Amino acid sequence: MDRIRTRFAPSPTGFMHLGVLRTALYAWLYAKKNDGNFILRIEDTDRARYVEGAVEVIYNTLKTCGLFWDEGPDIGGDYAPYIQSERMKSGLYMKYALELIEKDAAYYCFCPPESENCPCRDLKGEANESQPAEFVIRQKSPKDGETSFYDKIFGEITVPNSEIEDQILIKSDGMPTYNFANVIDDHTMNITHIIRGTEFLSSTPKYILLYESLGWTPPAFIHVAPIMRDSSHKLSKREGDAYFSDFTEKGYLVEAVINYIALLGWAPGGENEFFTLDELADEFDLKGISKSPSIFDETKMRAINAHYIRNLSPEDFKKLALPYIGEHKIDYALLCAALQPRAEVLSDITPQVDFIEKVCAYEIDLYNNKKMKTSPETALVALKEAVCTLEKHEFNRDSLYNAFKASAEESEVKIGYFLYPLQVALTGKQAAPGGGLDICIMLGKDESIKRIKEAVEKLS
RNA sequence: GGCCCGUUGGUCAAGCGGUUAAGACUCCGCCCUUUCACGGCGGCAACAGGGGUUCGAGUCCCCUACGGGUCACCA
Repeated sequence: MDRIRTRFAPSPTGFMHLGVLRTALYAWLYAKKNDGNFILRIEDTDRARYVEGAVEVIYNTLKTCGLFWDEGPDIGGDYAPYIQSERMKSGLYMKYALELIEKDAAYYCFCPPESENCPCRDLKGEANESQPAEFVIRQKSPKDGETSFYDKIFGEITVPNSEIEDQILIKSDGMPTYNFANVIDDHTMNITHIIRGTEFLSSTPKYILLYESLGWTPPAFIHVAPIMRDSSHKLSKREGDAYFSDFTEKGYLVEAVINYIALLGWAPGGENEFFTLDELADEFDLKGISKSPSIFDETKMRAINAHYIRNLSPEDFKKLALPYIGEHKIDYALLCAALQPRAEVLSDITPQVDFIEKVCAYEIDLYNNKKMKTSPETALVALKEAVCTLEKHEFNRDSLYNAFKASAEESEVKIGYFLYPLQVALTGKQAAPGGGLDICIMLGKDESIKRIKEAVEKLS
């Protein structure tokens, strides 16, 4: 059996849409799972839509995701070139278009765009002198009967030939259309499995007809349903985020994004839902791909991202968190340890560390806490005592904890009677990355005492 | 509109003729606890509707509804 070859054939139109990335991922996974090759091909037959730097975005995204290709424009391969505009230079597409005309499976059309009742279909042969110089080459599809093919996800699909129009193969600028170039490239590159979106499901019979006319065996088709923003709209840039870069910039981890989109439209065999790329490649199976569109849920992706963040080593987390924390005089090890379980995405960090430079502005009723049984009045007492405690005892967590604990027992209150007001005094926040004592240690003795004294003044 | 495809909790989804219809996220409750989280335990919540076939249907067939795709010299 031939080695499996899948391809990712994006158009360089700008950013990497998550849906497109997922298609690339599936193609990569299918190749790796079956010990095959993953080929990258750039489809740039539309000169008007060409975007500067877009090819680099494709390279970079694939690389950061770990989806390395075995053949491609930059690394070459046995079927080079891998950019359609380059491939066209050899006359590749025109050659096959002419072959189709030869076989009466295509014809020249001289009609202006959008004209109806084109008479060219019945004109045998080539352009003659009296015709306009501009022409296109159209596929000559049968009028009767039906065409069917087998999709590995959807099964047998049959379309009446009357629905298949004479699509353009070669445009008047001499470039092949996407559909035509696709067929020629996939065959000449020996692609065995085409993985793409369901938007191509109904045009696949046209492809089949082309393969048949050329006497080629069609590859296997695997159509994947789209990622939706809601039940009736595709995920798009129009409303909210849709590009891979949108999420990495927000502080999502690459591994988490890949893990999440792999699960959007595909279900693994077991109950586990956390996979590395390699584990995905082992698990990947076409059986798990769903036929219906999936709605993108950022809340779920956040949860997955949170799991990845929590599983980071303290060193890795610190490295990733630093840009979101900034430069401060604080115990970074303690801070990061507190932050790690509190960040679902990295950008959650920034609003949590705003108390470090200075206490956040707050109203004194923040000292009211039902559960801790505190109020501005009790806080004043507790904070005054806290200053003494900090000054009298060795400045470390255990010794201070024991001191506060002893005071609490003596006064027959919970330790929170002291520590909640301490937290408020030190941060000005109702919720902080760590309790009063933790923050105290992070900030250091002098800074803590200074802030508590300020709070005492505020309360007096 | 024609043609093609789809429809299990709010979301992702398992299921492949006989199940108390998994699991995850969300939400709620409890426990842990110096706040908030993390973690642990528990809970709410679904087979689009109608006909068949069958001893038996989420699973097979048909119809309806709803949703998506496609009908470009765009990819």
